[in-house]
Amino acid sequence: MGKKLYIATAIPYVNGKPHIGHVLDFLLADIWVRHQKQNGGEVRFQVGTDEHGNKIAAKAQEAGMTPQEFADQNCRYFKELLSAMKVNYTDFIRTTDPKHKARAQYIWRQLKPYIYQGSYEGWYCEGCEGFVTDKEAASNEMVCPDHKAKYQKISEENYYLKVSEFADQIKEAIESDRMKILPEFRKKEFLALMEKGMPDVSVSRPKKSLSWGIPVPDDDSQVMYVWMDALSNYVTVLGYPDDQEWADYWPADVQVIGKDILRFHAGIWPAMLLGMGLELPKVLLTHGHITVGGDKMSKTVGNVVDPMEVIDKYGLDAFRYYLSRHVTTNADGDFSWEKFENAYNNELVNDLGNLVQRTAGMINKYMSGVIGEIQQPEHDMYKFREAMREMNFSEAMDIIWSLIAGANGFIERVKPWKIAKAAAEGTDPEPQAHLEEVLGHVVGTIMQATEMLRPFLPDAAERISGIFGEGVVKLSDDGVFQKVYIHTADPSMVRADGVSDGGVTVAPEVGGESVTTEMSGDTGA
RNA sequence: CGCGGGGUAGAGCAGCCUGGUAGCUCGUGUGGCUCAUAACCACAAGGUCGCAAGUUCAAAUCUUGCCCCCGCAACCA
Repeated sequence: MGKKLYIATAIPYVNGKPHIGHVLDFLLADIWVRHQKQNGGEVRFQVGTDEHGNKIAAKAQEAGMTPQEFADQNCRYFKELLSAMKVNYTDFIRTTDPKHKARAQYIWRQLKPYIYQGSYEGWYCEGCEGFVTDKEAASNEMVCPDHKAKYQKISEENYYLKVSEFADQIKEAIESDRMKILPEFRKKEFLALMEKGMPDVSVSRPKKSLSWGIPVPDDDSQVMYVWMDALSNYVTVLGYPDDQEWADYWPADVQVIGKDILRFHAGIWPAMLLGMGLELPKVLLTHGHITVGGDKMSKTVGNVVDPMEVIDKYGLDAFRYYLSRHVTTNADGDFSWEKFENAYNNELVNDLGNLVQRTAGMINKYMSGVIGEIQQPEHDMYKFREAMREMNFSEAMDIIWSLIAGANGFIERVKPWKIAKAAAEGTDPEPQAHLEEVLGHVVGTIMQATEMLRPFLPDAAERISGIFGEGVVKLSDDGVFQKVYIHTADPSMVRADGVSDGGVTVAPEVGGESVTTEMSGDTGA
């Protein structure tokens, strides 16, 4: 075996509470980790929070806290989310951790041959105490919208990292897939970006304009800029350089990132690693963003979805299910409460939940709950393994669901209830054996699907294997999943006369309009 | 001519590399079934595959031009 597996996720900037966009990193990584462990792999799994920088300092001041208190608070929210999501991480790193700070400074010293002093010139707002890009300055017509003050062109001293020095090596690594960027089109996108050249990046700021950060070694007047600080976490969390164990895990097998930060992870981070003499990560898995009802999430629009709210209302399985199947791993995905609820009720509850329920019910009814010999199904696993290997999780889920649909279809064709009837009437010579074989086959398929599902829906997998795992069916009254109707109409509540007793008035004559309007108003989401 | 992605059924998407019967999920309709959580199964309707030209026996697929949408253009998960 040799090297142990290591997966790292981008560390979110804790200037606020987690929103639904943050969860993709965690979830994708968690699915991968659970899958690897299932196959006997030993995995180290890092998550963490990025806690330095002006934005946090400013937000803290607004809230009347110190930056550290503010970071502590938000960090707690992320930890709560991770635990609610049952993310199986092994390490949680915070960039304000003293060990991280010391190690980041070590890395800075190591990179000194590639660091030089320069000056940064840009548009500056005194109120914000920060620079804005030329584009932003132009779009605001040179006036800061928050402070109504004109931007000033000022320049300040800071340090630069010679990313350009490593451009050729980085390009080669990406082209040859030594550092593989997934999905493929992101790789092309980044290579195209590189064609325009890789400028050196500013990696420090004067202390007077950025106080909340890690001091630059040997220069009191400067503080490390976020990327230098934050990117270091992927190795400092392993103990680099003082804890020798780091070498068992680096290079990372996978780093999970959002599309917006690909350029830092594919450009600056490799430059740092090359400067340190370390290997590059093997895979950069780049996921898209989640839109809400087709729109970008934004606080001003007020469409930010709180993942905790989703988990509270629908349960963890529903949450993990939707994100892993309906938010395609590669592209942007859309979330809307209605879509989410439909997917949960129709696919998880009806397709899978009902399959489990009916199968268990028949075994109870026809075989006194005793499961016969479970048939090992011979479904071709090649496509599933391939999808998992490529981390195309939505594809893998589709394959699992075709198995579930197949089992439902099989039951429909063999009609176990008819066999049971034949048994009662004595028309089938071997009715009981036949029943046992048929239901054993269905249970076999369910069990196989359950194992495939385990990395995605650990709770559901546990419950389902609990029902069939012991030779005797153990069926609880309320089933594997319960339906939820918050954002869509409950069909059992709507009667033929068009009146529902769920509080929503359905007016068939006047037009469907009123229904949808009431529904969405009612939810308050 | 900045770079990249996309335009395929009412919605969301796959197929394109490697040309050969246009497919999946949801929704809609009809029928079937009664083991099951108003579930499940089968069938059907619904497509000028953005537009135009070219290559070819054959184009959603390859080539060229054009139109439209969306990202990115160095620090937004």
